[in-house]
Amino acid sequence: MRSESSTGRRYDPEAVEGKWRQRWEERRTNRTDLRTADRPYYNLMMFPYPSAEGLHVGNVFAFVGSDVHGRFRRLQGWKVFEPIGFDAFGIHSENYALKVDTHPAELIPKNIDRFREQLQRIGLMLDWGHELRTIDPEYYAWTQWIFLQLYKAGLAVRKEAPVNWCPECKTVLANEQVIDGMCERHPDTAVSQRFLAQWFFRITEFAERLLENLRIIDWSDSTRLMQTNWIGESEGAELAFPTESGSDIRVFTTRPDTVFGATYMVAAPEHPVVDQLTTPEQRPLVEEYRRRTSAMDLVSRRVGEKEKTGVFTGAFCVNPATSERIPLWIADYVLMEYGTGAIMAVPAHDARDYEFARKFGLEIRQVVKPAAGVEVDAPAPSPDLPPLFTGWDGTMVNSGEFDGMTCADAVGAITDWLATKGAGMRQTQYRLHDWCISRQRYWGPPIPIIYCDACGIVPVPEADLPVVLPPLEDFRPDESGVSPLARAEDWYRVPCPVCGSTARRETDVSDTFLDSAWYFLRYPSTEFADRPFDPALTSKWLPVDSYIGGNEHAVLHLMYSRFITMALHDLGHLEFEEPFTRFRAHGMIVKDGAKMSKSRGNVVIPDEYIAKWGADTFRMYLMFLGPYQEGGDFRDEGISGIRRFLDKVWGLASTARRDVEKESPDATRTLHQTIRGVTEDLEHLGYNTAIAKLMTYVNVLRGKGSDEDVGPEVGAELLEPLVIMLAPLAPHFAEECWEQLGHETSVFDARWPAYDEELAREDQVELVIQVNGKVRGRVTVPAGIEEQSAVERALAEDGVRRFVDAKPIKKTVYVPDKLVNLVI
RNA sequence: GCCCGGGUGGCGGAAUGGGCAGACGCAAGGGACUUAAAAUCCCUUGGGGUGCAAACCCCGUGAGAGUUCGAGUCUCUCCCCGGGCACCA
Repeated sequence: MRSESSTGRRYDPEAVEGKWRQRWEERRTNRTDLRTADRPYYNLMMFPYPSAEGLHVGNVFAFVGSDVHGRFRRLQGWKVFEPIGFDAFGIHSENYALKVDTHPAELIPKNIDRFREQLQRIGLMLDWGHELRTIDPEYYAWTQWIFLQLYKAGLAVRKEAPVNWCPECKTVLANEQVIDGMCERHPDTAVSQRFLAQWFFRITEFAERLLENLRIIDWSDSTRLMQTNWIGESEGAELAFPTESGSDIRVFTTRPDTVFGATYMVAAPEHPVVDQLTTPEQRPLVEEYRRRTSAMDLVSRRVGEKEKTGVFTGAFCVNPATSERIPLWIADYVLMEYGTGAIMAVPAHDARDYEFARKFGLEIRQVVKPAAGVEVDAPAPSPDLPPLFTGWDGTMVNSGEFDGMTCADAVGAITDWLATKGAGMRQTQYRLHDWCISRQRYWGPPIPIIYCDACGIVPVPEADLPVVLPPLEDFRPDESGVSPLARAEDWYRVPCPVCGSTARRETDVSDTFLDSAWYFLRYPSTEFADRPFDPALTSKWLPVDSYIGGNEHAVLHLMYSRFITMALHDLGHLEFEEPFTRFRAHGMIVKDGAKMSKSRGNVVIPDEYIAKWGADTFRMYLMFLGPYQEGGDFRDEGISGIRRFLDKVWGLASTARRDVEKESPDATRTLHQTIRGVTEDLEHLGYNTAIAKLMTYVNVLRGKGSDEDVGPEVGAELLEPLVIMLAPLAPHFAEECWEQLGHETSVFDARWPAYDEELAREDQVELVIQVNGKVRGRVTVPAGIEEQSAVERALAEDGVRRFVDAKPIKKTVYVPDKLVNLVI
């Protein structure tokens, strides 16, 4: 009964995919009506930065994994919104434009066009009706609006800060662009430090909440852990050490219990107290040391395991616990930007202080005696010196009334005791720094601020947004350290919005991470020109239900997005304070076991593979080559297996029969087991194992691993669920098969198959028989067999009896429907 | 240095509320079809051994110890690879 059109028709991916791309567009299959949708599901993927190289296979891996999830949810009955956009501002784009000597305003839109074509070719369920680009004034008007909201709330502040300066690039670099003290782009050029006034977002205000919420949001553990470490909470105390001039030096310590062992103090070279306290005799040395350290860039100062250096200021402080005079030193191992910029040094119980004290001959006083059997960090170097011990497992010595107390008890006791003397208080310290958003660059949204001699800092009125980035022929940064926009005099010279006198615009642009910190808020509301995000739509669609992306953004993009969302929540603009309900980090793809790189010449270019194999095969192979959340190894040889699998399904679909009701209990059982397994796997992004289960099912349909003769003409009732389960992975292919099976509507309007526990159940199971834990035989028994009968069956086996012999059985272990273990 | 993740056949990888190690796929070998090749189909495939054979035995999840009737899975020590942080007091 085969029809002419279906027999002998081979699977031609190019034809199938072209047909369905067009039909999806005509039928608007992937457009979601955001207003009327009844079960909204916001499926977000990380929007790409449109590089000149085009879409990377890593992007495709990320997008496909997210798309499979979105399509799966849709088949489960959700109304899925899957938008896309382009993160098109930023230093990467600008540097590339400089390199090829083309203006970014000309270059970037071309890259975007190319990306759009590539994205369409992959078969993603994207709703192109909500595309956004961060470089469009309609978008960045609201990026600037967010800046203004934060400014009004006191969360955007201007302060002087050190920055990395590359003399070769003639510009400021982000910390991430400095490698071992050298410029990323000029490995022979050392980066130096400059002080510039810059805009900061006070993300540190939110440190505690950002940390706290990590416990309740459903995110990948790896991502949460990275954020936890990045925020870097430390509990301890802030203690005051009086100086001889009457003021205090405040220090943060996690070990207030060791305060009796603080034999000297160290301030960061930049610490303001150094100016006040340094004695005239020591001043030349101190000044010389400060010059040396400030000549170094920020990054190389941080390179660890450097030999300790420092100088004595000539000044003394008083240890509030012992009332002893202790010397004040400066050293670059103390960082101005952490804690208070000064420390109490307890050399016997801190590795850095120990090294420093030994080098400069400072007193090392033991105040913690390690508990019995606990190893010290470094043994005593000579009989007159104590060992280094940094652990908590010990008791106090040389600590007055606290002697004999454990460290754990002493921490609280000593802090409280100092607090009553007014010398300290409990304190939690965070490693997180405020977010510097100023960039002395061209390709970004101008920061909407005006400087007026009379009125000071004046925000641009919201009605005047956007502050449009002016076309600038020469957008190159120069050595002045100010933004290229400072050359656009017509643009930056404006009347003050308050007093009308001549004023000037801020010429820095904002960090590209600000563009991407709120784009997910914009997608549902792209149609509105008069508001950043519509309250009704936002309330309906956000927070994001599923966000999938790479862990390379764990601490930057994801942290900034959480911060912006939290700030907008506090300011009354959003109902929720966490933007992404569920986040999953995908793994990384390597090629033939090695990291992909241009120099290795092993970069997978998606277009080539799609041209050769088709998008569906490529998609499915990417999902098959390893566990999605761990990544995997891309090997060209592996793709053919997926193609062969699809060919087999194609064959089944084109010969399927509706007219015959054939009894196929084996196939039916496998089908229901497959539905159960695949559904569970897709829930937790177990794509590789889901595909393996589908393959197993197809093998059964084709008569493998079963005595049952199902094929070659398989009933449609066994095939339709297979086609639906395949649809998220190979959407064009599944549509074509679905049509082949006689359907006129999209397979994505079908419902995900339900499994029947009854039908999935095996009525015979194979019991493993062990003797003393070693497998000695197997018996097939009815499922649900009782222990006693199972043991009887086991003992009846020849192979088992041989090992049991006549020995008495001491014990039997029975795992229902799985195993019998006889212990003799 | 600290914090995570991971070491399983020739290869990618399955199997962790402890219970048949190697699912699924690739590659390889043998066979069928073909004038031939490709494609397709069938069989074999962790290592070693006993047996004419049906079968059976031993070893095996980075290394070593431990817990257990039973360990790839749990505990301890160590080695290697990948990622993050890195003088954070």
